[in-house]
Amino acid sequence: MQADRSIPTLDDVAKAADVSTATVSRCLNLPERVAKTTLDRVLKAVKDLGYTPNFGARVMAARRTFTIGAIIPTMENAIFARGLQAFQEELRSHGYTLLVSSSSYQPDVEKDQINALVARGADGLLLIGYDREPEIYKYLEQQKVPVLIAWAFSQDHGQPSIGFDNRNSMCGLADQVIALGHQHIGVISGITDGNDRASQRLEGIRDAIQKAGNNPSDLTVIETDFGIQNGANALDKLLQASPRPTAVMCGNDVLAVGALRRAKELGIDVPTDLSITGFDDIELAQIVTPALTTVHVPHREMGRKAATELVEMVELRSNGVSIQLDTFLQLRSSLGPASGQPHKFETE
Amino acid sequence: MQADRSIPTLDDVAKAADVSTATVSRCLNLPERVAKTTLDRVLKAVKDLGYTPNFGARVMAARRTFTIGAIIPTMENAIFARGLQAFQEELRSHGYTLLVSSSSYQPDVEKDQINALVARGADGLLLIGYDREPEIYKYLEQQKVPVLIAWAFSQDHGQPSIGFDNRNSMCGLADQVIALGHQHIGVISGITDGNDRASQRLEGIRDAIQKAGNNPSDLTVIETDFGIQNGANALDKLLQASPRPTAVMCGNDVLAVGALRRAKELGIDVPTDLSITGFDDIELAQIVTPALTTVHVPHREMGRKAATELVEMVELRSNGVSIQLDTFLQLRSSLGPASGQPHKFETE
DNA sequence: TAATTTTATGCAAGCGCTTACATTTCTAGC
DNA sequence: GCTAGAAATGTAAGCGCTTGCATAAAATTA
Repeated sequence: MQADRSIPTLDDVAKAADVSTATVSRCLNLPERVAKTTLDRVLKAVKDLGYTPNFGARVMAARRTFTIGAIIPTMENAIFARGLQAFQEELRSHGYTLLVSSSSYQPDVEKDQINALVARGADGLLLIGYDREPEIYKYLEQQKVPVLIAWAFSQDHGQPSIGFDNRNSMCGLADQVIALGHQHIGVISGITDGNDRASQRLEGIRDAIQKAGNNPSDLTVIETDFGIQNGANALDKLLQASPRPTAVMCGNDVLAVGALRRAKELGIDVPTDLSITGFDDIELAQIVTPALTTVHVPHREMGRKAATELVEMVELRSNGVSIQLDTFLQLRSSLGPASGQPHKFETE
Repeated sequence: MQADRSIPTLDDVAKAADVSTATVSRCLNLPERVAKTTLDRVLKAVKDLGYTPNFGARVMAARRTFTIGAIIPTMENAIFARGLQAFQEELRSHGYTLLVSSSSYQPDVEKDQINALVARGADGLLLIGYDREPEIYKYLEQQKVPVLIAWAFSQDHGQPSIGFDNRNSMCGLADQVIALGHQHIGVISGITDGNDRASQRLEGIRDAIQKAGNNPSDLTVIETDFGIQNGANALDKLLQASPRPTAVMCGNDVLAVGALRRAKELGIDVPTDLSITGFDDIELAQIVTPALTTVHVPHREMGRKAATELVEMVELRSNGVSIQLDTFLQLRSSLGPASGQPHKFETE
């Protein structure tokens, strides 16, 4: 907003249409309460002057913004992009605008952005995952901003959320891996610190191992930042472990694709020599060769439902409920039986 | 913003710290002009009350928002996600906040969102591509909102922009394809209507054909929406053309990946039987098998530079200059010589 | 036609903040 | 100790809009 006098205000429109500012305001907000002829005249003036209401002023006077804020870890991850796209579309159909920021996985950046969004009068907020300082939740509550957590679901948190059980889903996949005879499983996980999605998934793998009667602490885990290249590098490290894993479970598809690529570069055949699994089922998962076995997460549905729920929380001042969505295993060719070629590794 | 009285205002802080509102305001904005002791007292009150300034009010009074708006066609396209991520990071380092909306490739949605962003007092706007109603540019100019166009560069437009020459870049790739002996080229283009990036790329291919002494109108072109699946479907159609193309050039990597997948499904070997090229060089391009020959575009650099330039335009009230970035051919295995197996198609 | 509703419009008080200007309080210098 | 100038703080006028209430005009009813 430039401090230039040439930008028309409500007042200018009122003068041009020869009515009061109140009438202009009503034309814009409650057109049915204005006479047809005045309405036309005012609308014409609005058009002629190229008038746009000043949002700040409007917010201040009306104490509503019809804006929902969302903070995601990164736009570069397709799962958030996809869910958010659906979120926005749904929001739009309810007359809300979405404001997005990304925190680059940094808690303090996220905190700043929550502040910025609240200050900007977001009527509600969408946040990813539960893990954050309690102070933040306190602040949000005090500011009376409804918050919905997405991409996570758990009974143990007070916050309403929409998501799936990361732990359980991953456990299901791990069950499958174990059932195929894999004893030595390597894990490429996202950074678990401050990221409950990542840590829950890891726990899920441990659960499965425990169930199978093995010792979860044997698990070799590499934690790494998000990114294909990071997945590739992590595989290198994992392959140095002894006994060398016959299956590598990754915290998300992107890491898995990286691992897959590195395996290919190293001449390791997937799944004959090594099985690799992902999580999320992004488009990429079915494009790579071999196609990736992964956990399918309904990102779009989550985005859509998150929007309707958040709007409801805002408009009805309701507390919101937690919604659990189902995931399912998407078995593809990157996962095979461990028995494949155990001898291949005997020389190690 | 809930209309609840319990949210503290500047006034509350002023009372709590026993100073005037002006002083509180100064503590927050010009702390160096306030005595240390008062500053401490005020800051404590701010903290105790959990006060957050009301953005709307602040904007209205200060006529600046430190907000930059960006409208992209879709968040689901990695190229925008990536560029925008860099854009936001850079913006942040200058103290600005980014507001993103996506238009889903619909001009009227984009128009709405431009309006919303301007109304919200965006200090500047980042828009993708030139193509839009002149009316919009007029409006923006009148509102005195600096606008920077990204992902496109052309001398022929008044708007400052940062990008690359889509036409020329694609022409370079087409030169290469033609040099490899391809006579029958099929094109899978994005929707060109209202999208100058798509149409420029298409023109680039035509330029190359013309240069090579052939008739550009022979080109078989399928226009389709963005998406892997759409790329796959388009390939089907293209394969029905006669003579059947020996090379398929796609308007972007995502379409190309779709085409690649369908070719694989149909048992058509790439590049022996068919060459496929993309545009953008997203990560996916090097992940697929065979890896995709494409045009590399420096998305992150573009995002970063766009941010510094836009901030400059906003702060210095400068008109901005257009910046052209270089692209380069990224030759990978999806493109091969046409001579490969021409006989294979003789039966057609 | 007068009285009563209904409908359309205007008036004016804020919404919470910034900032020019006025006022008060310090600091020095003599 | 007095005073000029600097530093700190306060006063109050908006910023552009919405909305409760008052008023005027039109429509309805008796």
